[in-house]
Amino acid sequence: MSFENLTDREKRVLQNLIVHYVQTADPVGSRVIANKYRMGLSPATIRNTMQDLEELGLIAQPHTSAGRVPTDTGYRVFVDTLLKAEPLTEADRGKIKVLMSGSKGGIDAILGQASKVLGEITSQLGISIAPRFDEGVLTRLDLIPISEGKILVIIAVKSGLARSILMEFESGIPIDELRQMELVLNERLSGLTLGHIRKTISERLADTGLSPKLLKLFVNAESEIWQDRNQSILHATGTDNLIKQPEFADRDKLSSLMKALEEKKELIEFINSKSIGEGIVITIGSENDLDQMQSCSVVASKYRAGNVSGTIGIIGPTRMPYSRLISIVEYTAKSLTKALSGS
Amino acid sequence: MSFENLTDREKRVLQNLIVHYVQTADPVGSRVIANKYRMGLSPATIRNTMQDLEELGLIAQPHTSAGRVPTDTGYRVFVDTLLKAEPLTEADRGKIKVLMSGSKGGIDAILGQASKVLGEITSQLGISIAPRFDEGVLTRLDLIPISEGKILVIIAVKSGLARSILMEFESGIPIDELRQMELVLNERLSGLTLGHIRKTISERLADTGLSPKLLKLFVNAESEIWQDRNQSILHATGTDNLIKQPEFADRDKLSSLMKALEEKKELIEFINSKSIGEGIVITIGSENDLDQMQSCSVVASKYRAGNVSGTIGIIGPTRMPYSRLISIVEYTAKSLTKALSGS
DNA sequence: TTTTGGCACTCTCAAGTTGAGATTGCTAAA
DNA sequence: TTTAGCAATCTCAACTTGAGAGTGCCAAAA
Repeated sequence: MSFENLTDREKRVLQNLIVHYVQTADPVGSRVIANKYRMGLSPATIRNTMQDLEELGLIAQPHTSAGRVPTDTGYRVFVDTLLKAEPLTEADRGKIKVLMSGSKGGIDAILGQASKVLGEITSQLGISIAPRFDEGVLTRLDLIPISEGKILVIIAVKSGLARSILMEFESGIPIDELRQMELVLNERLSGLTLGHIRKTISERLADTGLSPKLLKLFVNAESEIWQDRNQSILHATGTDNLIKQPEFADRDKLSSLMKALEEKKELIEFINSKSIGEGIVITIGSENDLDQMQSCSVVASKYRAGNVSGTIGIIGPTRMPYSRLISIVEYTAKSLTKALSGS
Repeated sequence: MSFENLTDREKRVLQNLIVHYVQTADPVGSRVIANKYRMGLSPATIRNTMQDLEELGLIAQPHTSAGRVPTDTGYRVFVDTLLKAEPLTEADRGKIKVLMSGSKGGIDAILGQASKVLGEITSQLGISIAPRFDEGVLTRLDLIPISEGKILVIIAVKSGLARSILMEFESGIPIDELRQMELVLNERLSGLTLGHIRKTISERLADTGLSPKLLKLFVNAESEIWQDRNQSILHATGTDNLIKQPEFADRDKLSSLMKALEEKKELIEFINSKSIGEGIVITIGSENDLDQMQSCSVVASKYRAGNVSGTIGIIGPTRMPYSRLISIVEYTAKSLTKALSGS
């Protein structure tokens, strides 16, 4: 399983092969590696090494008389052990700075902008996922009567997130009662995380003198108010980049990938499940749980907004310039954290 | 310019040709029309008629030995004068009902659901555009302190819309002052439309005893708070349907269309500019202002949410089953209006 | 023992060829 | 006014062909 015992030569061949393949998208032959990358060896020798690498499952031949292409495992080894961190170019850094600073008007707009920046700079699909509210600390809860039987619930969370939910009842509710409710809710709940609230809501509101009819809506732990499924927002920008990639020449493949992208819920769950710890997380091809993404890689990183955190990153074909992308995603995540936290 | 003086036969040929072409996507020959549609005429006669229609610019030949395909003008005549309203099937009506009723949790979620419904049922790209806030009546405005130098402004509008904007200052603001501000703003502004507020804000807040530093943010008519550019949200669902259409076999074309779809601002402006009056609006191929949409048609309709209104519809290749789509979009718009207004 | 040159072998891909099939426009007859 | 007949045109899929790329392996060289 471990590929630590690769010879130095094998490593260099793998590295050069991947670098070249990422650029050209064409299977790489022994001659190219021997000549273009000046390894001081003849193509024949390279060929022998390539045979070894193929036996190890790191590279593969599309057909007999073609060069080799990296396998998912090959990319994995490359990413884990061979990757040289490529520093961000001054140009890229500048672009990110400019584009990220120009975005105002609420976290949602900023996240949209972030995904756009990522998509544009990397020529991949840029994505951003809004923070999960579960860890968010409630700062204020508003109840706004809309019409007979409808109220708008607004939940504001520390660090500038807010979301609104439209609730319905059978019958109208006196405005006084609503005010009262609002007061009590704010009093008893603000300062707590939404996750915490969900678990303890029934106890916390047990002894209020409020109308049980109204109360029922909030006390229910299953109430939509305290859930954040349906609510984590996913932005994805740069599908046109994806379409241009040769790996998506197959329309069916492209179509099913796009469908998966629109099925946001699953995608969000998947990406969140991978991006647990700190730092960059890379998922390559068959490592992806989603069927439609078996030929894609994901480079993702967390960002913070106060004490909640979300994920941004890029999606593209497994053949992607990992080292460059890592720097970009990393830096963008940092910029985003900065833009969202109290600067 | 007017095609009212088409002979009866010409009309029938055009009609049958379009119906057949929409189904098959293949150029339609004289034989098919003569036989399959039992016009009681020989192919040769049909051919003569087709020549006339071609001279009128209603149909065209991709190449010498192919059948004919409708031109944009041909579709236009079809839509304007030949279309028979196709009643909604019970199945479609049922689907729309079920899918639309299952959506809760704020207007944004409902609109997302609407675009999804449209996309799925029509096998085209379903779109929905959130109402413009300009006409919306302010019900409540909240100022929520987030951190030193940041406040969250929440604007709730009659009928359940809300949006939040993150504002920044150089220096902190005492919480009392903020409360005061909130009070005054609500007192003086609620009940007015946002458009109205924007125009009259400076007079309305002239004589308050509030801190000018804070006031400045709100009084400025150009302030982000009163604008709704950047804010009209566009949902688009069903790109996978589009990809499958033969007219988007060309990757470049597809790619540039997708880019246009992501450039939401322009698209929103364009669609809003078309959909002015009541009822269904159809824009065919070259009638579209946007370059990337020259081979697309749009079927759109307004919906209302209280006293603001937005647009939903579908986008697809010009070769689309107009009559069916019209019924579906129409009905979905009605359902949406119902779901958003006080039921 | 490792590296290399040489060479037969395999496979792809683009270009060219061919023939069947579809459809037209036109003309002359019904 | 309509139709049958027919030559002409063009596409498309199937097939053929040859150049080119790359391999694997063997025997010679280092």
